Amino acid sequence: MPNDNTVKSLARAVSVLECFSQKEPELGVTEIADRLKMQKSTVYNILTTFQSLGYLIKNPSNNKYQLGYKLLHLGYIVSSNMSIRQQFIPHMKQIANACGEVCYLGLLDRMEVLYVEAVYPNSQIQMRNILGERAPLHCTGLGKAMLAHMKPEEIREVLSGPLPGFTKCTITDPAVLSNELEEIRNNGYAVDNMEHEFGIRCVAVPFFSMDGSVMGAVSVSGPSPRFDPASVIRNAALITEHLQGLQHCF
Amino acid sequence: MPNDNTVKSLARAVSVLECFSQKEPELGVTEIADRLKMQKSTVYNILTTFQSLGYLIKNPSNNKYQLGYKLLHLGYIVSSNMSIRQQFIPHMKQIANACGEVCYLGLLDRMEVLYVEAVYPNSQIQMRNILGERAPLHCTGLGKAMLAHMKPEEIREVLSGPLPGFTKCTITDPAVLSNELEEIRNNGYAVDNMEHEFGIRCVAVPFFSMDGSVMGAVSVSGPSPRFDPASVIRNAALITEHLQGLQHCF
DNA sequence: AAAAAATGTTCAGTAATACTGAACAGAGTT
DNA sequence: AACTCTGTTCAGTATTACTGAACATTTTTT
Repeated sequence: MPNDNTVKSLARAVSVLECFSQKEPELGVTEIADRLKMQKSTVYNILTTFQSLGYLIKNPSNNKYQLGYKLLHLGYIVSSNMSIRQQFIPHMKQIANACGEVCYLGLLDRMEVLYVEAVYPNSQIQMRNILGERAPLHCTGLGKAMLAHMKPEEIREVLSGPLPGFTKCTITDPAVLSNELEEIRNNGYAVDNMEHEFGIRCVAVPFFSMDGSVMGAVSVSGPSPRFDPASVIRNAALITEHLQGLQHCF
Repeated sequence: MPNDNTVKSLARAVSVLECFSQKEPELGVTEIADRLKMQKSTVYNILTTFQSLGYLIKNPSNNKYQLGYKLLHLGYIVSSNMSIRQQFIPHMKQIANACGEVCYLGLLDRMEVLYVEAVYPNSQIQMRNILGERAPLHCTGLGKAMLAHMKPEEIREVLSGPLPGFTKCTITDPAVLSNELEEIRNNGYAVDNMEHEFGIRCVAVPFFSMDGSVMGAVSVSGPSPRFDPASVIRNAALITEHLQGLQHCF
């Protein structure tokens, strides 16, 4: 290793930002320092800097920090350059209305599912903003649909990594998951049988970019009793049909 | 000034990220280095670091960079902790339907308008994601409604700064704008008379947090012919009425 | 096709600064 | 009032981020 020109202080600072999550939106100096095994004063300086730049907000009542609105703007720039979203939405509406379930669009990003859009049936206005949500590959319909078509070494990497269980249905055995991926490749669609959220089943179909690599997936998702074997097949066919009209775009 | 413990390399790195915009989503090393008057290799190292962290994506065909999907996730965390959005949406729907125009919600953030939501009339599904968009204070309805109620020294700061013209109607004279702010305070609402986008008029009403400081504003906006004096007053009253039902929340 | 210009990339050296670690301050609890 | 837990400050040094020139690669011009 001759030269590592990566800016390490920047990587550290970013790791501070990444401590914040939906579940822990507010964190203090010591909390972050302990978690990252960094010096308190180092974390303090980073937090202060981010705050002065608008990327963190300090709550004066308890001296804790949360992510700042400047991040919304950067996210906005990303989203306004995502043409794929606009292309998919009309199809997702049709899919959602045809089967009466919520339709999701996800992209493969850094070995995770990146949620891009959720469309609800009956032209109900979508209240929930899902763009930017993330989920693991091994226990979601979208994730498994994509994982099945990733490069063998990438699949191996995921299978060898930890496979955290979310429900009692989550597949945590690499061998079992590997078999399921084979089945997904044969079927052309993936089924999430309450593996991420208990009581929710999901059918997902992947789509590919021009170079043949998997790019993302579209799913429909709802209460498990509505997803009997027949409707699973029906929904998979429905999504596949719509994706065929889109394949030329990427 | 005894000690400035702000992390300067971090501020520099962030300034690199902030070069990217909706209009210039893709930038190269030299382009950024020139703009920020930084060394090429310094910028290169920063870009490489951000890329490895997923905050920038490198286009291999032209070696240019664009903002990465990781930023969507940070933005998502911010947005999912913004309860204000969910509180306002039902009222915005009613406002939009009652007057037949688009209804906007904006917050005051760092001397700019931060757009939070846009609701279209006739329960048309909103296609455009506006959360995170920004605009100046001096030439938008939302901005002027808020500016009028900011602290005198903050107002002076904005008035003394540059007031860039967007259309031929933009108020670029600080004295004229100052008078208009007085009028806005008297009326209780602000009117944007094609000052930001030509042909678009807008009526905006501010709202305040418990400590009495201005927090944001709600507006309706549409083609100028539909905004005659009578409907301006009617729309202002409509928004004001809905805001009264919300004031206790903040 | 060759030359020139512009862009991205690498790397050794040093100038800058980010981090350490201990002390202080302040809030909250016992 | 003592204690514990936070956040904050700061001088010193060890780290490392940046400089600047050279190289590589692509694009444009001649």
